[in-house]
Amino acid sequence: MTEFNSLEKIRLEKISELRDAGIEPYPTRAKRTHTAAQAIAEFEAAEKNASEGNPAVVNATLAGRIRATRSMGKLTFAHIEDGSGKIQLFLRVNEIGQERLSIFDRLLDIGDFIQAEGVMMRTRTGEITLHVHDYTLLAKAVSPLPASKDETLADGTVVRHAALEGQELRARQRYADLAVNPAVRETFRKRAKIVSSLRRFLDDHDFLEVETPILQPIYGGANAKPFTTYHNQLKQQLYLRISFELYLKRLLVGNLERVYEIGRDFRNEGVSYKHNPEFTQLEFYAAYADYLKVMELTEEMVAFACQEVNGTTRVMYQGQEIDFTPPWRRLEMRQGILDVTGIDISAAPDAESLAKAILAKGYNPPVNTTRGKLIDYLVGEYLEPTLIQPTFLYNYPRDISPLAKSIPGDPLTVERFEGYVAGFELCNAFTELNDPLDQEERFLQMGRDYTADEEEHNLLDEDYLRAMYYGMPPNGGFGMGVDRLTMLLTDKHSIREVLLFPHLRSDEQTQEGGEI
RNA sequence: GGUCGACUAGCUCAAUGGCAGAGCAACUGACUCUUAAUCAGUGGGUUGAGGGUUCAAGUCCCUCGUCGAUCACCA
Repeated sequence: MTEFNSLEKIRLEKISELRDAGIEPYPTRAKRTHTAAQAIAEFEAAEKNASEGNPAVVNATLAGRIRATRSMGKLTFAHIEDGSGKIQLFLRVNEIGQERLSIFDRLLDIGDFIQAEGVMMRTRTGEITLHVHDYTLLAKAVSPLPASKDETLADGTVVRHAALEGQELRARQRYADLAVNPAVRETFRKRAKIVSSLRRFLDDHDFLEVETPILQPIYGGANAKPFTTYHNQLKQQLYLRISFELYLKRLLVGNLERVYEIGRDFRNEGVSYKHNPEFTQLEFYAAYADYLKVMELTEEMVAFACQEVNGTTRVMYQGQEIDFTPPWRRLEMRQGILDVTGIDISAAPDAESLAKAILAKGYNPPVNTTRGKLIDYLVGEYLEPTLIQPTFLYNYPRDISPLAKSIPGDPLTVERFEGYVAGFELCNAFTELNDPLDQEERFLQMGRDYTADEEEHNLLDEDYLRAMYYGMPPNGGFGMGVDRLTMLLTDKHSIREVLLFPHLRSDEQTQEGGEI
């Protein structure tokens, strides 16, 4: 049972009072002829054509949410906000009568949805305003919206007072956050635009959008811990996917030459400002392409998304300008590590010799691990933070890349790159391994390497191998975190700011709602 | 998981260990061009939860919860 605070109880009483007065607080139908922005634009246009004795007349019915009211006895000003912005209402006893004005002043509140019809006008201070002849309550708000008021200073800047700023409340009650913070709505409009521009780019490059299973009997395609679930009737253990890779590459076996999927991945790991347990991934695979071709597609695609969303291929991110204009810098991993640490990984062909070289520099590498993980450590610790402008870091050690193809003549290195921007990983791609015998051996090797680390153990996907044995065209594959791209393009430091409903620990309210 | 910080009215924030406050929001009244409207008045609190020290705790100590920052983890 919902408990109400004193402010809410007052509003519940207002609902009864409205019903007693014959006013339905939640009518079924609404009407509107203009958005706020349309009404203002139309009135401005009409003013230009107006002349002496031929005034601008624009009739409009608007609908929106009350954001501020100023009652002056026989006059009331209010602002309502709809999807297009705010607009002022002007209600006067002359037109709507004492009783209707009094109901507006006494029984309507900030947060209520109303519709208002009237004639557009300009007030003495010049604000384009709807002179209301009649209004209708569309939906009464019981809980007060987190109050916030905008003050327009003399120089035109808008100062927001008492805005909803508590980060926890904003994330838990995103509906209230969205309702009172237009900038938050704008972020999510941008996010939608980013996703649609990625889709358009891939569609225009002959990619086919597909959907593959989220519930999988065997997880794979990435090194991450899965969420597990269970199908009762089939008595089957299932995993929520950690990547789309193995299913999308099955489709290449099926002669679908270019495929992509945008959807949710689930990883049962830590939560941080750049990790959410479920996140949106874009993966594509292109037959007859290699990782160099994928680099070109990547820089074009990201620059395209940036252009679509921000009107330019440059963006300010956390105080520094990022330039996505192709071509991006290409940095070979061996060279990059050599530049920042002075260690040449090609001179250390195994874990032992590499660990020795790292210790010789006075660093603290992880112990008892593989050569690949040592290289990963050097990259993560010393190289990544230096990669601010978009950079393709390429040529990775083979043993941390079980699905990538080796460079011809260099069995220790695979044709793989990661795209780094602002010091963090944006995307990951490689020339895909299409030799089934090699793939099977790599899976088995992974199994041996990680026997000690049960949780990171990759399951052997026999059906995927069976697909490969039918023959897979050479191809390049790509994966990118859409949330991270959105962070970059909207200048948000935390992934929570670009997720409508980020994962949060359950609070008291949600715990109460749970059935035991 | 470690470390540090935050949590006070619906919202944003104050309060040397000594009566828990302000602005906005709300309520009552005045006001026919206001715009953070103004003016007069009123109500509103288990100070995140629980324990402890003290004559006295929002404040000091302990435990817990949540959020944030950071580190670890994370292809």
